[in-house]
Amino acid sequence: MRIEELPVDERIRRVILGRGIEELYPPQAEALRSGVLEGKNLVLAIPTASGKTLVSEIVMINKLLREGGKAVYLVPLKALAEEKYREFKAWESLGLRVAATTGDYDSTDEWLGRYDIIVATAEKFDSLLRHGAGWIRDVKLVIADEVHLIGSYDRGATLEMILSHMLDKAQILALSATVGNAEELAGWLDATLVVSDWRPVELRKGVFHLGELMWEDGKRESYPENWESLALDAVRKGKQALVFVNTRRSAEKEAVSLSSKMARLLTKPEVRELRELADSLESNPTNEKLKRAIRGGVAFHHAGLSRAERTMIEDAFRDGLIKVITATPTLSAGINLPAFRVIIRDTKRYSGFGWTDIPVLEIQQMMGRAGRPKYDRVGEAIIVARTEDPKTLMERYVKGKPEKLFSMLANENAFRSQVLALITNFGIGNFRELIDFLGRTFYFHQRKDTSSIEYKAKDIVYFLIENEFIDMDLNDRFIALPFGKRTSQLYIDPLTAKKFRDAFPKLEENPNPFGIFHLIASTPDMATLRARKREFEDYLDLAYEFEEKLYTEIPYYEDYGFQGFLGEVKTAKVLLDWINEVPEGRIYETYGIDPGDLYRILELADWLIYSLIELYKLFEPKKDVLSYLRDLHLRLRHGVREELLELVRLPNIGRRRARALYNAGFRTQDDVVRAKVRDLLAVEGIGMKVVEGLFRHFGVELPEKAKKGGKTAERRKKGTLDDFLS
DNA sequence: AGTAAACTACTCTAGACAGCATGTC
DNA sequence: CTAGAGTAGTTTACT
Repeated sequence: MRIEELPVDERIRRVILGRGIEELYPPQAEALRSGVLEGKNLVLAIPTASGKTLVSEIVMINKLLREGGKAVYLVPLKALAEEKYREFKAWESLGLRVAATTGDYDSTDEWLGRYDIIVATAEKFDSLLRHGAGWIRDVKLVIADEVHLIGSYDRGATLEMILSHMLDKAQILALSATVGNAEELAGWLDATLVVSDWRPVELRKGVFHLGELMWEDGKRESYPENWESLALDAVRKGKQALVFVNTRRSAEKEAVSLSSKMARLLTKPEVRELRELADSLESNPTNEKLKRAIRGGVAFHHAGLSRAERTMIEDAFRDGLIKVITATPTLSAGINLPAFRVIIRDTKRYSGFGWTDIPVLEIQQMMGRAGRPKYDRVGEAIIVARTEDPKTLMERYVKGKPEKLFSMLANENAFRSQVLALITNFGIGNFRELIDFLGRTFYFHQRKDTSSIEYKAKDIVYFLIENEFIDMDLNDRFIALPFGKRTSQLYIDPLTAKKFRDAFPKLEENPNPFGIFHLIASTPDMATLRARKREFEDYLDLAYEFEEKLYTEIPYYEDYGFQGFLGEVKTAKVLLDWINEVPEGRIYETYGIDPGDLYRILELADWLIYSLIELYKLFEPKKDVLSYLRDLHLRLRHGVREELLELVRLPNIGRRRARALYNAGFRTQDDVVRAKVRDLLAVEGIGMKVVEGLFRHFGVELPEKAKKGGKTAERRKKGTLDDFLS
């Protein structure tokens, strides 16, 4: 279909033509002819990069221009929210306003009301629904990207509930990878189903075994025995490769190994640029390896890397500077990063209980990354058979069908939280209404029966009543109690809330960082670290040393959860080090973790301590305890000792600058106000920008000559805690 | 006896969503 | 029930 024939607002056609697109891909055309433009629901199951986004944009903008109202675009990752936000921003030329909201960004309610297109993570939108923001009424279209995540064990229930809520309130456009039972999904959503495996770049799939590459059509090619030759070959052809492995350690090892073999394939300018890139990285144990790999044009990519490093690697790969990325599943879904050749080294992964085959759906998503539109005529996806029979792999992953989607609503943890929300935030008034609502879910559509989930729901309701999240009156009507309502809005697991409340008496008696951090670490919402075997004794000793500070008993060795407990102690200790200004580098070393891990722990702890405070407020809080908790929250957020609390409240002053200021003798805000600009600039990490910010904060005019001068002092005053202590 | 190689037993393992906007009377 | 890589510790082989 030609864009000019598209039955949508003329302005939309103009924008698309302006992008140089004149013709729609076949599946796009089919999707747009399905009735979706007339308001019908649609499930669109087509490969990544075959133009789902453009379909969404056309449907979305057309709807907004014709009917007004709002459209919500749901994504599974914060990084994707950002990506989509930037893409949709282009439509602001038509007078529509675009916003993105995730846990990182602006939160509530009415602020978002001023926007027409709202990009949000599923959890964030769920949270917005719970808060009952007024503008939700105006949502006329919900687009759920990567809707197959409805089958994800821990996050699927959220998506399912959102769609159940919105089903008869808004038009639904569900974008899915190819799944085994798309028609079932469409049936639930009362939607037209469009399925296609058409791709703008042809995809060749094959299996590699001991030097022999067998394509799905039976053609064979010979290579050196080691699979690395596949990656090197791609680079030799002037292309790029993406290698998927199943552990961080493998990603790092393979990157370094490939890197050493690639040096001669690089040009002089590339070598120089790569060296610069490597040198720009901060120093820490993981980055040393990364630097080595990058100098040879290879990078590894996993969740231990910080946000900045990941983005840097992605950009350098897109620019063609980095030739090969070895990655854990961080790159298998999510951000758009195609490569000519995709090599899948592992098809099994360790998953808590043992080794499992990676689902077909996931492997096919990895394979779908092969082929860069505009650069490649074909993309190649190759599975490496190392121990498994190549024929089995060919059957299962290349020729096989992806798994069916199953509702994960009955997952106990997710369901507990959702049942609470239904009662406290969505006006479900009694058990009958609860069951009625469940009748609208994918779970019911799929199973045609709710008896087993009713049983679970009943248990949960009893649990909620027993723990005073809700109550029931004489007519068996639910009553939302403040504790329940707040728990639901804080978006924490009811079990977490219960743990907090049970700990309040002891906490009041003996508020201390270690006890509080351990409490946080022991909740199901926290991602705790694992204690290694050889660390067991250390953390057990630590626990006994701090026994009086803990709010729980130390378990016995035989107890279930003993190892988990040690992990909690380890996590608490990391947080304790953090607020005692132990430098990041030393934390990575001591605990064997990476920057991404630390960031994750801090992010979660920050959210949970806030929630702890909010819940404590509901139970006749003691003023001194409350202010103790608030100070601790601030210390946690900035990673500082108590004496820096005052400085850290200033704009752009974090743990490093605050310490530097303090060491230089500026110990209070008052000291800073009275300081000479020249003296402030002499402090490590403080430049003109920061000083300007400070003066603006205090509402003081910056002296004219300082503005012009602003020269940096020759000798900076050092600013670490060690400097202070020595 | 000294040392290097070979063998064995043990350890470890992916990812990533959510709140809210401060202050002591 | 299903792995595979790395490491720490132990035994064996050989001079």
